[in-house]
Amino acid sequence: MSRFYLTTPIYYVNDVPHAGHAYTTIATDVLARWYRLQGEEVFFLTGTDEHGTKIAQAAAARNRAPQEYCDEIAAQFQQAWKDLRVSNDSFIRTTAPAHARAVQSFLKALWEKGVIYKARYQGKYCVQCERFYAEDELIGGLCPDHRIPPEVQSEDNYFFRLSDFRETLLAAITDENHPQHFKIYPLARRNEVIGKLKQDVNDLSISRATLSWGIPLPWDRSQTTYVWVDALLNYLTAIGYPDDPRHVEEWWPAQLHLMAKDILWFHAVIWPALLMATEMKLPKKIFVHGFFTVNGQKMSKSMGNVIRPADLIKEFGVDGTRYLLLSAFPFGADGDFNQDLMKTAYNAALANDLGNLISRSFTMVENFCGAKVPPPDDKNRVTSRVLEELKKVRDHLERLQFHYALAAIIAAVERLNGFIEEQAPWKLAKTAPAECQSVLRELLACIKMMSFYLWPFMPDTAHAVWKQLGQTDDLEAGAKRYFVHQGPVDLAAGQVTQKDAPLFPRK
RNA sequence: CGCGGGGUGGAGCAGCCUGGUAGCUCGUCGGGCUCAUAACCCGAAGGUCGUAGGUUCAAAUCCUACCCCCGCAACCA
Repeated sequence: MSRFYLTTPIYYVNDVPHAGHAYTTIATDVLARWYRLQGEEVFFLTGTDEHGTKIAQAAAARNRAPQEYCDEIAAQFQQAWKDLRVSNDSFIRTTAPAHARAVQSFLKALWEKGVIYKARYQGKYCVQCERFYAEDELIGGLCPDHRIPPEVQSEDNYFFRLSDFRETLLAAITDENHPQHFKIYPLARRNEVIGKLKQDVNDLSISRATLSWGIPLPWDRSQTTYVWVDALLNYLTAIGYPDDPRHVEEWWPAQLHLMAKDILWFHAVIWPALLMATEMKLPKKIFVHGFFTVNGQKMSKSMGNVIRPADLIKEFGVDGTRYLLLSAFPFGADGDFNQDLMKTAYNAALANDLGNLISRSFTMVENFCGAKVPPPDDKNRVTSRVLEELKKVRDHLERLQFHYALAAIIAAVERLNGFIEEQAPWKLAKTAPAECQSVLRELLACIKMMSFYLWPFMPDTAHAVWKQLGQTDDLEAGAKRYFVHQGPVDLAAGQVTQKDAPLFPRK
């Protein structure tokens, strides 16, 4: 038994949940569910990032108080995850009072370590945006958003000596024997970070004088904590830092942070540096996935092509959505979601292969076995071939290759469809009834075994199959016994099966 | 010299790190089956792996140059 703490990023509440958020979150959920079945103690964290100028602006634009606005959007995220069967153990919000206190406590620790200094920051400031822009962010010297020339302004900020950690970070990333070694995947992303670290690292301004919607610095309340520092600390504050050191001790360091590639630098450099500065352990692994386009175009509000999780659920169901998002392209790479291809994939893998397998199987058990599970006879005509595919799921998930893991499950389904074809139970029913029973018995046992593997990816489907098998006990407990204790797929003879409507109606 | 991703049979992709018969899904064609969601199963056709060089006994895979597409400003995983 070991502990497995894994996280999604906390999502910025300037927008309601979209398919991108769902992508990261579902992927993390699959892992959380998988490791729970393997007997690990899992803590799965997600949440919302609620401070910053943009949030204040978004609230103002809707004529709402910031907190009220945040409450509303945060609720939408929680609802979306509930709808998608996301099994997070906790949901952190950065406007929670406990988080704010914990952030201040961490900042105080930094301050006492002497890694913070005050300096005058001068930069180009867009009055409309109420923020500074770096030179290379400007387009033709103008604010990219408002197309107006920024003013040169300066303010006093507190800086974190990020540059002091450059060497140690490089060593921690590249040297497997380094005491603070952590991994970044895929390797291309790791190389990117290494490349940047080798160039130059500036100290990080961790406070703002002009921002009000945020957490005040404990030693200078005229300054507000930079939102990224505020946000990153969620991974610690959510497990009880600093008030519950025991709980922190139990769960920290995180085994895995998942995220999209845009926020890699914050997680691979700034976050570890902050932890080093306070002499805390570093997360073990960072996995970065890509961005996707929709029908070849970038998903954007202005294009009007933003996909909402609810739309996908409406079209393909919860499990259809979970399957389609994770199977569309390799996790880690950029990819495209094409409506037509999604429909094709849904029909091929879920309706024709998996759904139809379940449907035809239970119809035959009803017709040829009186809707009862036949007695076991230890025949292995297809079981080992099915298992051969299913066992690949483990390796693929270790590497976060969700699309391969799902492909392995579908391959198992195809083997069962082939088995049915080759045995032709409908013929055996007439010529050799005992043999027919035996074949269907093996089929059902394989289906039960498959439901164990299905559960992390498509929990509703797994339960639906479970129910059709006539199982009355707990699926998760059964799956855990199977995985942890290498228990048998004990399927009681005589159990009454319950054929139900197609799992995945064709589109 | 800003950074990065990609160009593989009709479509969408994997393989490239760790060179050695080019794989998957869909589509097409032919056959089988009838338990099943006009679903399932078997077989076939179809690719000089963007271009040009190089390294090698051997390159989709390594190196160099070039061409083309797409992200990297905003909402945003």
